[in-house]
Amino acid sequence: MLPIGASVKVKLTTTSYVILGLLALRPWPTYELARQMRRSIRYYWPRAESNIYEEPKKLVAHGLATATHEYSGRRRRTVYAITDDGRRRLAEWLDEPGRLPLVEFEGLLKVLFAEHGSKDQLVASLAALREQAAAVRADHAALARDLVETGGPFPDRLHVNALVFGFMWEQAEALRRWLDWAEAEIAGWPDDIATPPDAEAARASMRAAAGEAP
Amino acid sequence: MLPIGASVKVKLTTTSYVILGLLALRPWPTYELARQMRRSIRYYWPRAESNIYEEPKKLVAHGLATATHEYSGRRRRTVYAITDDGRRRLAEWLDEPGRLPLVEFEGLLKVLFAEHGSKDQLVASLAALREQAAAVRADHAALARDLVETGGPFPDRLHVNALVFGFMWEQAEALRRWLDWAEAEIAGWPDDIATPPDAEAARASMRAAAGEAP
DNA sequence: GACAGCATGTAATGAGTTACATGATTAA
DNA sequence: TTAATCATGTAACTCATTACATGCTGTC
Repeated sequence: MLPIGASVKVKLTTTSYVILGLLALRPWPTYELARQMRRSIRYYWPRAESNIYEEPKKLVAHGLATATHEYSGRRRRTVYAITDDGRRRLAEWLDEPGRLPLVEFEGLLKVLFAEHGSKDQLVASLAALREQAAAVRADHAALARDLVETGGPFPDRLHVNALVFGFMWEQAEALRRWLDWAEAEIAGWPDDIATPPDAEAARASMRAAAGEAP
Repeated sequence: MLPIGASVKVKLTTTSYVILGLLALRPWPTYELARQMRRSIRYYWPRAESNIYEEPKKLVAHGLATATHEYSGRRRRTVYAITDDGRRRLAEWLDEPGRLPLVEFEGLLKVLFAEHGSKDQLVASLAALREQAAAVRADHAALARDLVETGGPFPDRLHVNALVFGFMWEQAEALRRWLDWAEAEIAGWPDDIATPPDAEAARASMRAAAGEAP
């Protein structure tokens, strides 16, 4: 039983806090929020754009943001801004410890079960990953160039953005290193990948995988 | 309109394929499937255990697996096995290109928005991440030791497992490197983290983040 | 004046999670 | 013999996605 007038503090999703965090910088129209996500945030917090259009409504419903409407022709756009309550919630969230990266790697599952297919399939699978990884890397590099040269949309925040970018880059590099190593390993396998090269070689790979130091 | 008797090929989730892949190795009771996921797969395909109990039922419903029931006392356990149709579906899946790693890093969002809190919060946040990362690393190391010494539950698959483990390890190392770097960077920041150290220093960090070579 | 692409959403659906429940086994 | 932990599930819910729809803007 809550006292009358007590506001129930609803649980927010992490995505809500992302929006809140952006709104704490300045007011944004929804499309700009979505664009900001596309620019870099999606690499560590990927969400469908439709979600980005939905979330701010919840913030408004709970008094954490306000919505104002503008018109361009007959078309309406909504601009959101953070409230004081919103800032408070954001600060509270920052007070809780963060969670580790969560990784979902479908491509790796295809490696894990490669023996149920052919070696060609495995090689092709890794080649496809390499290509996608190159595209991501190019995107990262373009972002880095922009940040170094112009400072990005918030030049005062460059020091923070550098930290975040550092993670993205480290991540991309780790993937590249792994692809290089994995492709080299597989090159030494026989055509029938279900039969191991030999037990000692496999053990050696395993030690190499753990950086020789487990 | 489908011809009579044509079986509709329902779409499977990636998690379905994970189960199928395990069943292709040998029949498993559900709990063992869950255990296998906990052992290592969760680091690149994390799923709630309840999900692992549900998925195989779908496979059975679609003729891709069979279920047999055993009893220990009054308690029932279900053992699943793959069918020929199941093997076929698995091979087809292996033929499609894999997707890149998808990363969700809540902790990094707290870095991104750190300026809306205090420097102490940020430092504490990173310290918490470091602690969790150490636990993961220890878990990985134990797994590596087991694989090297005993070959694991499927010694013939050690060469494949080495590839997969290589990714996990690379991932953990990337995180550790980033944490080291980030903590060192932040140590140089003023107490009021909203004001940058100075623009040139931030630019230098940014270049360092991109490995000096963008 | 047509087409491509950017901008701005809504609705339906579904995969996966949280929370719960209960039986068996082991350690104290 | 109690408590803890392992083993085996089910039900309800929700976050997020896919798919769709439509207006505006620049360009050929």
